Formats: sequence, C-alpha cells, structure tokens
Amino acid sequence: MIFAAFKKQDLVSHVSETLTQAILDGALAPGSRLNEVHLAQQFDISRAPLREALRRLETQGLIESHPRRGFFLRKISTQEIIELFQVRLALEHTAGREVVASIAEAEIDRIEQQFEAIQESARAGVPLKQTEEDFRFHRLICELSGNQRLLLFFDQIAREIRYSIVHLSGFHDNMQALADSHIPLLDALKNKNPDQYSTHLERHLNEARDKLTAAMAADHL
Amino acid sequence: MIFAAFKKQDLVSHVSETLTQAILDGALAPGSRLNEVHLAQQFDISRAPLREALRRLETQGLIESHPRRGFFLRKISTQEIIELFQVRLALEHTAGREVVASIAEAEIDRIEQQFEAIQESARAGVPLKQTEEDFRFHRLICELSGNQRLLLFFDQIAREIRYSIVHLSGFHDNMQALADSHIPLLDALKNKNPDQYSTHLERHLNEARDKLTAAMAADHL
DNA sequence: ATATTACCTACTGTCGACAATATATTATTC
DNA sequence: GAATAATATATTGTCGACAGTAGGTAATAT
Repeated sequence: MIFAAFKKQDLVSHVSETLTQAILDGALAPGSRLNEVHLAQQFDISRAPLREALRRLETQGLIESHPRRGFFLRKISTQEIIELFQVRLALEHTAGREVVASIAEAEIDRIEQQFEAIQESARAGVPLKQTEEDFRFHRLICELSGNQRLLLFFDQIAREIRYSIVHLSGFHDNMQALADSHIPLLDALKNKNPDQYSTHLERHLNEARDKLTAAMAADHL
Repeated sequence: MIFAAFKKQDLVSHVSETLTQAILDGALAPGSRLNEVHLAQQFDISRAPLREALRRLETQGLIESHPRRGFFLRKISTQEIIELFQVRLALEHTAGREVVASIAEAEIDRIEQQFEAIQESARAGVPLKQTEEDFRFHRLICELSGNQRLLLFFDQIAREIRYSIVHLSGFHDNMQALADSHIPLLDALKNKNPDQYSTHLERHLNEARDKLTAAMAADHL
C-alpha cells in the first residue's frame, strides 16, 4: 500500500484523511499495528506530522494508542455497535423530524436520487459501494436538517460503523433486501409524516444493527 | 499560568487534559492564540508532544488550527450553541428514558445527592462551581444509561457549552433559579415517569439554551 | 524438550535544529 | 501625517537524531 506522495497545503489533514479513507476501505485489519517509520516512509514525510495525524484518528475512534507500544486499529465490539446504533438513532430521529416537517420537493428528489444510487450498487453487487451509498442516504437527511454539528456527530458514528462492516463477510448476503429496506423511509418522507418516519427509522436501524451484530458473532466463531 | 511539571506516564494525555481543564476554567479567552514555544516551556516539554496534545483538543472542538498561523481558542457562535443543545437534548432524551424506566432507589439517591451539590454551590455563589455541578448532574443520567458512547458524546458537547458559559457575565444572574430548575427532572425520576421526564427535560434544556444565547447576545454588544 | 535468563533488535517518545512563512517594526514616499 | 514598502523578528512546519523501552531471539539450565 503506497500513498500519494504529493504535498498538500496542510500535510496533517492530507495524511489523516488519506489514512481514514484507507481504513474505511478495509486496507487495514482491526487490531493491526501501525508502524510509524513504515507509514511515514509511505507518505514520504517524517514521523512528527504523521503522529499528529494519528492523534486525530485516535480522537475519532478509528485507532487507539497504547503508550510505548504504538497505535493500533481499534477492535469494535458488539456492545459498542449496539451503543453506537442507539446514539445514531437519537441523531437521525432528531434530524428526520426536523426534515420531514418542512421538506421541499427538490429535496425529496435528491433523497430519491440517493435511494436509486443504493439500488444501483445493489444491482452491481459491490458491497463496499453499497455501504457507501447507504450511509450517503442517511447522511443526506442529517445534512438537510441544517444542524452542522449533528452532521459531524453522524459522520463520526458512521465512520466507526462502516469500519466494522467492511471487515465482515456475512453482512451483504442479501444486498437487494438491504437496499429495499429504505423504501419505508422514502415513503414517509414523501408523505411528510414525521411519526411514520420515526417508526420506520427505528425499525430500519434496529434491523441493520441486528444484522451487523449477527454477522459479527458469526465471524467471530 | 504555570502548569505542573511532573511527568505522567503518558505525556500527551497529561498535557491535553491539563490544557482542557485550563480552558474550561476560563484561563484563556476565545479567539486567543496559543504560542507553542511558550506553552511547551510552561509544561517543560518540547513542541512535538505539545502539538500532539493540541491536535486532540482540535478534534474535540475546543481549539482550531489555522495552517501556518497556529492554534486558536475557538469562538463558539450562537448558532452553534443552538445546534449543540439540539443534539444534547437528543442524547439526554435517550439516556433519560433508558434510566427512568428502570431506576433503582440507590441511583435516585445518587442523583438527589448531586442535585444537593448544585443547590450548595448556588448558595455559596460560585458560578464556576455551579456550572460544574450542574453538568455533573446531567452527566450522571447519561452515565446511568449504561451507554458508554453516549456518555462520551455528552462529555464532548458539555465541554463546549461549559467553555462558552465560563466567559459570560450575565449567565449566573439568578443562581438559585438555575439550581431549582432541576427539581422537575428530579421529580419525574422519583415518579419513574418517562414522559414526564421528557417533557421537563425539553423545557429545562430549552430554557438553559435561551438563557445562554441571550447572555451571549448581551455580551456581544 | 521446556523453562528461564540474557541479549539483541526494532520501535516509540522526545528533543533541538533549521527552513519557510507570517507578523511586527522601521524606513520611505507622497 | 498617513500610506506604502522594506526590513527584521517571531513563530510554525518539518526533519533527523538519540535515548529508553518492549518484544523477540538465542543461550543456558533443568
């Protein structure tokens, strides 16, 4: 794995973003150790800015630092997934009610378009792509809520869940069903019915959570 | 401002925690610049671990980095406060419902004890102390929810709100009223009534938010 | 062969230095 | 005297180096 060598304005941002993307694409396995010298060489930089970038990822929950032992890719437990989904539900619930109440036609179109992107990647059969489009769908709702901070927290949670999913085999058994599970949400949006949206959001996320924890349990055997 | 010089196991953690506390105590004004050489000297360390600590605070939202210009204390806008309170409500709502549903007597005692601590600091007339005890009250509910991750997010939000409050004059005009505003929450807990808790939580937080934004507006003139 | 100890290697944590850039100061012009 | 230009200073961004530690390997003893 060789990373692009050209220098950005802000080196630390470039490195932390590139690393985050690599981790989200599953390039590194949970639990594996990050060799600072090695990594710095791949980015063609010294260890100082690399470590600053690693401190960012650390705070973002993708890696953890064990003093005098180095940085390691986090292992996210089933319990943590359950907790993350509970917070995620709270955020998406808040965002959803905000959005559904006063959504414009143009915005419904954008969301429907994103739903089509999920369907498309399901048909194409590329799990990585589907996960990305799936999260983009949910992110769009958070974005439309207008709450920048809520969006930031959502991104944070989404990163960790994505990171967990990318290392699982069983999660994308039925990609079409996964894609279709967004239909009730889309319907509720079209009906501009907040309660309908809440109900289906909870069901949708709980299903996703259960699917994920089940896949994790199966993988762990 | 001179920081303790003794070395902890983990230097970066020591520095970032000490700095966070200093910022939360209002030792540094929003917008002010952090001189790396100066700071490093105060901690009696080099700039490398200091910058790593600063990267943590950056990700935590207390400071921001302007490339080639340095690190600055963030200026949190009224809009951001509104957004933070919306997310905070979502989190505390989730935690509260979890807790109220199945709370033990010993836990009610702990919360009541914390309520007394708020009252105590109100009588003592020390705003900084009251703010701390106030957040500890709300934190306790999040803690009792058992969701570690939710607690982490709450801490994050609480830090930023505390940081905003500590630099305001008008916020603690009526400390007794501020303390008493927790009574309805305590009552709802004792009654083990989730809906009652939700209703009063929303009212409580909206009042706090309005008080804060009003004080910010007054201060900004 | 296994367990224990001593040694070696690889890596992190921290530092001081230097170049590049931004800011502050002085000089110059109108 | 104010505005602009030139210079000086302060500060960040990055690097390479070194010390100390953890983990692995070889040697020794049981």
